[in-house]
Amino acid sequence: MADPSTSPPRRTTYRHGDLHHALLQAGTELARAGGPDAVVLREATRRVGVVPNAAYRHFADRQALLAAVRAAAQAALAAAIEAELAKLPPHGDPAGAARARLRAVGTGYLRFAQAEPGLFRTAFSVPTDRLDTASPARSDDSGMRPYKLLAAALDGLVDAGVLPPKRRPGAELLAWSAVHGLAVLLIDGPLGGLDDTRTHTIAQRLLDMVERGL
Amino acid sequence: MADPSTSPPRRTTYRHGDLHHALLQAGTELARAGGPDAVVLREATRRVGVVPNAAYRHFADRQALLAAVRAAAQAALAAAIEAELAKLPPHGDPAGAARARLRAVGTGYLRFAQAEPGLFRTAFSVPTDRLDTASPARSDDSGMRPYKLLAAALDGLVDAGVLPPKRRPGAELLAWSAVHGLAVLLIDGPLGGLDDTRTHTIAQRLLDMVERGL
DNA sequence: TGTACATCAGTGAACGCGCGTTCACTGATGTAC
DNA sequence: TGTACATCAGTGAACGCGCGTTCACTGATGTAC
Repeated sequence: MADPSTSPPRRTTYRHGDLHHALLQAGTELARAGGPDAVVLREATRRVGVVPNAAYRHFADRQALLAAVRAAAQAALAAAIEAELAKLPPHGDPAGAARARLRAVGTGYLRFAQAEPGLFRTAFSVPTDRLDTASPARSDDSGMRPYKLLAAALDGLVDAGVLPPKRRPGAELLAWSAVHGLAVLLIDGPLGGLDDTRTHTIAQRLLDMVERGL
Repeated sequence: MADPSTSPPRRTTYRHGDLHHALLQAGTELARAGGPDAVVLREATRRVGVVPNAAYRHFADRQALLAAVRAAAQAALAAAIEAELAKLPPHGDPAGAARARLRAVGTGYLRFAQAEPGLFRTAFSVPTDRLDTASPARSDDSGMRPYKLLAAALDGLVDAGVLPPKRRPGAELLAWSAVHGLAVLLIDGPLGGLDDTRTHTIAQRLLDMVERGL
């Protein structure tokens, strides 16, 4: 597991400087490579070149580190969607523009899932809620950024007169399900290794279905 | 973790009788309660009332046990779908019947996911393929049963003239994505604890979308 | 500007844990004669 | 029908592993006077 390609953890000062940030970054790399379970406190400190318990100056425990990594992964997903939206050329027709924006949200989502499966899985990993305990009011405000981007796109669809307002409520859940499902199936479902072009084709067909089906 | 409610592992005979089956069953219970990661070899033997290494007479290693549990979970999912199909009343109109069958597949899938989240997650857990290794030709014939049920329903749709043959190829992937995505979001996504009636409503809306969108 | 001292980031060593897995064994079973 | 023996399911003990976490510490920093 010792990867000589990662920067050697040499350090001349006694203080690290920004251990918190460094651990978060190392943890994110672990998540990138192996998903949430790979975010191992000892390994993160090892990579940073610090003794294991040093982490406790900056994170209450392993769960706290994982939570921070999860938040970072969620932010990265949101950024990917925003990047896709930013790529959009100006569009004369407002209806067409609204449609394009919704597609861009879906495309960004799927691109991220495929490009960063480990982070994607981490973004959606469930904190520690065991399956047997009832989830106690998930009042997490962060991590909603991707969801809000989707909601905004759907609002745009209504504003442009493409989507009847009657159909609007709950629409994010439907669109999200379809795109999320494809993402999951592409990552570790039976669609394991699909090349990018085929993925893109399927993604576009799925988005067609959502658009027509909403 | 010691659960006194589970049958005490008393045993009068030296031989167990059917350890293989008992371990598979214990493993499945673990998966039911905690998903694939909870399928722990030692705990399975503990529950069965047998020494840990006894498992190696019946399974090559932990992965083999997990694979058997996964297959069982996939079979259970298929059975849930088949049960839903069997519940279908006779339908005069062939087009309506075909549509109803597709909906039943989706409904059964979602019901199972909600009723048995641990098994559902286990059914879709990836063997040991690390994220970094290319998946080498997943030639697993079993585990396809749910998929085949979906494919059959879509074929029925074409036969009944509801779905244009042109749209048929690849349709299973689209329908599957939508339903699978909702299932995942319901289980450990941000839709954590939703009561059954709300879930059913959303499920029906999703199936509407799929039907219209295909 | 210089010095004393509180703060606290990182160290060193150790813990207990449960895991998967290996080894040489023992005891019941059922088959061959 | 009875006995010898091969088979092999389950035992007992032990391994090494990496993990999260706790403890008392040390050494650099920066602030108060």
